[in-house]
Amino acid sequence: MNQRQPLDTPTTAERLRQAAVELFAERGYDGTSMADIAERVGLAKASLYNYYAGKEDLLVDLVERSLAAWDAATLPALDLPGPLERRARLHFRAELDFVAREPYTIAIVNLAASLVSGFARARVHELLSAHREATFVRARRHLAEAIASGELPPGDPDDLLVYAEVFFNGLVLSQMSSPQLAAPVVERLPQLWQMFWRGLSGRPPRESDDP
Amino acid sequence: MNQRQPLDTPTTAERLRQAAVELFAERGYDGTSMADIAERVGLAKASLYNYYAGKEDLLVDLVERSLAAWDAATLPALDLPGPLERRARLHFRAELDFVAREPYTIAIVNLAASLVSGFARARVHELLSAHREATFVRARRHLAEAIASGELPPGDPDDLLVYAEVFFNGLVLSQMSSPQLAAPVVERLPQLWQMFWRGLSGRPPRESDDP
DNA sequence: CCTACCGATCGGTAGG
DNA sequence: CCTACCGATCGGTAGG
Repeated sequence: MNQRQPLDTPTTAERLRQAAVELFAERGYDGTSMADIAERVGLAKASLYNYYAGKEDLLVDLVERSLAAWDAATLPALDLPGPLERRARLHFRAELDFVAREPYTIAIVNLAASLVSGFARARVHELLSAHREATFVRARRHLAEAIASGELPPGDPDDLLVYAEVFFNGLVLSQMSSPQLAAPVVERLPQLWQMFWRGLSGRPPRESDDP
Repeated sequence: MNQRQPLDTPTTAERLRQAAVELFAERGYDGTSMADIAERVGLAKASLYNYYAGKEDLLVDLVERSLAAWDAATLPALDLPGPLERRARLHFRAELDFVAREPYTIAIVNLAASLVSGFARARVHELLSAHREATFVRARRHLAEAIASGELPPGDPDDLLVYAEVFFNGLVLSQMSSPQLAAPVVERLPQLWQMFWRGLSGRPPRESDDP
């Protein structure tokens, strides 16, 4: 380990990214100037250009890191042993925990997804498309396996895939878009999951341990 | 009718709004200048200020009109006679049709919802909160009536409400965020609806006429 | 990592 | 509804 206390002394680049994430999430991309970021880091504006070639490069890097953090937090649950019902439930719970724990990280991705100008637009859309495609491939495989094992009824895995995508997207959106109204979502997780799984499988969840 | 051919000769104010909707949706709020809008309408920039006090006032008015158009397109289906399953299905179909027909109108609302600065922020959030609250009150009433009539099983209407909210939000989001990948959503509407309703009610839809 | 600076663009206004 | 204009701010660079 030749890193010098990464927890106590984050590098300047890391402090730069943290400041940028906070400011972009709070004020938007266009609403945040390079001068704002420099001030929060405690540098002169010109010094930022030693770390990133420009504002758009900075955003693209933040998006890449955000997607990686999302995957690291949510994917492991899917590869646990056991029935898909439990693995998907833990995955789904990990998504909500991540949204609650790092709302700014999610905000960066949403903000970048609706970016409309500059060369960063194309690059960001490549990242998001690739991420979405990987998510689909993974979900399709898990669903097909659950059908093969008899845990889910025979049928087209893509029907289930679209249903699950809609539900998961809607849930993250509901929790993001109105934190004060999202309390009902978190409080009703067991009931929500039961309805979701009943819609997906045609039967209630087999087991019912951790929520 | 003392209107002079509103279909053939839209007023200048209407052309201004149409231009603003298109530009905001295509380039974002900050990415669109008042000069851009003026150019598309065919006016000098200063002339825009005869119609709106400023750029933020313009956005707020566009949001109000967008929400009204959404309601006008999607609410009537809910007040039809017949079982909730059919009325909700037609409502849900009307939402998707509206998203497909007027994507820019939806984009305006999404864009305004993520606005972060200026006095327009507070005003827009008031509009969106009130709209969401009205939606909730209406949905809660319809669900409670369906429980009372025996169409839905006994239980807390708010469990069903949150499930439906998540599903409907997720569906609009899926169709908006990736039009090229949304084809599967529209193509699988009957299957999607069947799974949704099975999750909500615990049984398959009673009838199955129009999709 | 900083001081000093630049060209471009912005929303909005004066005055008619 | 227009011409002409303003102060402010932006991302980025020169040069060290």
